[in-house]
Amino acid sequence: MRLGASVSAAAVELERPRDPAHGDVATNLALTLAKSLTQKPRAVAERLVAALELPQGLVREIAVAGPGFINFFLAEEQFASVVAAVLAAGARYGRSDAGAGKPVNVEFVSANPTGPLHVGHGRQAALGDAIAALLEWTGWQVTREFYYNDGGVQIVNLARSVQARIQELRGRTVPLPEGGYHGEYIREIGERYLARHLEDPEGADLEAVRRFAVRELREEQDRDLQALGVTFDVYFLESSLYASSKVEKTLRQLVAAGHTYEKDGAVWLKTTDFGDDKDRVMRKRAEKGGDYTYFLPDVAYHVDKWERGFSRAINVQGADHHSTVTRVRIGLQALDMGIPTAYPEYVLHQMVTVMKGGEEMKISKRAGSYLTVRELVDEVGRDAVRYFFLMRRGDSHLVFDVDLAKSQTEENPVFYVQMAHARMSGIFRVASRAPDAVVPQGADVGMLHQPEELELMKELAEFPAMVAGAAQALEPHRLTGYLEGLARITHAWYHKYRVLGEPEETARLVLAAAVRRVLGNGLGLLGISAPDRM
RNA sequence: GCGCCAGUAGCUCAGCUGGAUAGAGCGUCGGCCUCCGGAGCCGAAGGUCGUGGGUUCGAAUCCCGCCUGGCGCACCA
Repeated sequence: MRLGASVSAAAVELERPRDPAHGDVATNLALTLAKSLTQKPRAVAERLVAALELPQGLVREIAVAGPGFINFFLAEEQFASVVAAVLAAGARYGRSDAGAGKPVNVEFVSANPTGPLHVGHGRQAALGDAIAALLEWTGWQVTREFYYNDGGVQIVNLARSVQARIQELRGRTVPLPEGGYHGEYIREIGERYLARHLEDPEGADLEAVRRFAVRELREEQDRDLQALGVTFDVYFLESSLYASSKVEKTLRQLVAAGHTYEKDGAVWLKTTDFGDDKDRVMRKRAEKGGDYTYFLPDVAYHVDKWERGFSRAINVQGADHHSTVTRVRIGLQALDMGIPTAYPEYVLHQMVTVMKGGEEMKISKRAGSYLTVRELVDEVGRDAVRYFFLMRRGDSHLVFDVDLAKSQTEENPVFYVQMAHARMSGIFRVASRAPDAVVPQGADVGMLHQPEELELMKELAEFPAMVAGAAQALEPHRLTGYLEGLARITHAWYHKYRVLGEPEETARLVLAAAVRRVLGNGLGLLGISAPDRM
């Protein structure tokens, strides 16, 4: 083409217009070229269209519209072909390989073993697991990792809290330590400790109490995660960083790199050299116990991730911990090890408010001051919990409507999407056919011309790009939004047309199988069941 | 005071990395309906995208100021 400007293929942006009247694919190429050509965008568009050579049978119509968009209307056969593609790929439809098998570490939940998981952890568990799954779907080799801060003062507080409850059980009233844990579960741990440690009837052995309490709570958290259906590949203990001297080694390296100093008996890292607003203490002065602040083991931990070969690491955290982001990154920079400045990546999520009967649910019987994940799962079920935690952007506060999550109506988005899947399955049940065994051969999908049918095909075609986009942006909520949209068209189609006993039966069965497949793949990716009947 | 996040329909929220007339669900209003599978279907009204500037062919989206709300600003994690 001679236009007086050079255009590389990569610079040509194609998009799917919102408005169907603007075609199936559109490009703004003429608008971006107009300036350098000093011509009107529409004129440029006309020349582009005139010069365009496209393969036969691909496009039905090309139009120049609006300020200078070029809109392409695809031939209907193009839509029909996607149905065959879905069925051929089956459970793999939607997968791609942008990650090329490279390793990525996704760290999430990472709760201290000091109590049951609360609803904020639940959001994080759903989010982290979905992000991990999205990365797997786009070709990354994912490790799901849980980091236990089992080394700090809060663990000592936990042990002392249990000791205090043990004293109470022995008939003595002892005040809880400052910063202690108040939940009913602390007393339960005390009871179990007494039952199993007959050699220590007073709970005098603080170290034994600590070990027991941590193990009990880790098991409890495991049960919480099981209730959500979330599993991890690696449980990383902060204490192991001390055992392997990696914390000390990191400190030595930071000192050697010249970004530290001593003041008031404490060791500081000059984080201000890297843009922080004040320097941070790495080792407390002797009067404060002389041990490390959380910050140094955090840095050591990420060095460890890097050295384990994770050139990419993603941390899912509550936004209340966002101040750690810059500090951990600065710590890694100060080591001068060639770790990228944006390592690790962070996905921060806002708080969760749980509403029931128009009132906020805050208090848990067992945990005391906060509502636990398990209580929520018991109340509304795993699928609804996962879906509701995923259907909003992490950046926005999440209002969890328990009544809606429990409702068996189409107002409930989980129910709505699952129902679409169940309806597609129902057709096959009535037809006594196995939906997975349906093959496109012999079915003329091209005979389906109803607007809902073409819309369904377009939507099915979008799925892989949508998954890829959600994975790249680390935004699972795009997938829930997509599924609701697909379910909407599915319901509309289902209500308006019959499948069985119609002349289009064979073709529609193939379409139904493809729709069912994509709904199932999407739900499965998010860890939500896709029932065949409800 | 400083930093991060948010502010879009009455409510809950999308808006695909700067595109065309800003969308969905619920709620409201007006009509249908009982069908492979359930309170289902169709349509309508409803917006100064917090606010004031700026950048450009074009801004909810990018930049600056301000307002409101949330979360942080420890020798706690």
